[in-house]
Amino acid sequence: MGNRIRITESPPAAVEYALRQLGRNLRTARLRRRLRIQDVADRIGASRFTVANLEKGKPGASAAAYFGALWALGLLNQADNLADPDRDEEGKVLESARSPRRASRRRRLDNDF
Amino acid sequence: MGNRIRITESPPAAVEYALRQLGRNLRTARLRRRLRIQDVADRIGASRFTVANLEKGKPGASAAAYFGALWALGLLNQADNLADPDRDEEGKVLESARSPRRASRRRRLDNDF
DNA sequence: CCAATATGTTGAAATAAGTCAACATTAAAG
DNA sequence: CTTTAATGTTGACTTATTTCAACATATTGG
Repeated sequence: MGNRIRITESPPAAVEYALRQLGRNLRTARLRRRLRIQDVADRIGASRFTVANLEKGKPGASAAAYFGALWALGLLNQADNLADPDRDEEGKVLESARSPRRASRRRRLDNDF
Repeated sequence: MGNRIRITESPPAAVEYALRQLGRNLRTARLRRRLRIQDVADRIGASRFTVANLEKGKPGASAAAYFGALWALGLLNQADNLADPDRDEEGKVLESARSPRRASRRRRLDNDF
């Protein structure tokens, strides 16, 4: 039913902040390269309105648009290690010997909110 | 008019790859923490279908959903330096003394495709 | 300053994202 | 092996995202 997802309509402060920061960074990178919003839009096949929204950190914009903007600016490589298991120290600790393919409820740690 | 944005329907290979990798990493991190797809969904206020799509690297999913999943797993901090101007060596070089607020076409470098 | 143009704003229309129900499949626990 | 539960799949439905036109604003270059 396309009900809006809560994190899109009112994200946790940390998510909102991270996206606004990313938007600001995208704008800085674009201006340094002397590109217009329209130039980035052309490169990723979006409208200038969408790119403008990315630079505002709009939560609802697609991941493809954000990653595309990074790509258009030659910055996509910085996304390569996002959530990289090798860098997930907490995850490594939590992981017991075996890596299950499904998360069983019975054995699960009580991490709940 | 809601015409689909090209980068969402058929992203550049690099973007598609980066998103698929991110999706795999999210799944690995979730399983290490013994969380069900539904657990992550609950935390970010989305359906299990959306979270499943994130783990598949679906390009059209919202940035809020991806960042929210990172947040739910305690990994959002890894997104902090995305496109950080301080780390944008190429951008630093391109930037002349002044940081313009708009990208003027006349002075612009011919970086176009 | 003036002219040119990049960016902001608004509202309407179209499409894709998100949801859900129901059922199938598959892994885990005992 | 059996039971239980997590995840996959499909299609219908709802709404947010995206687009566009038109105009306003503001910055830049000359």
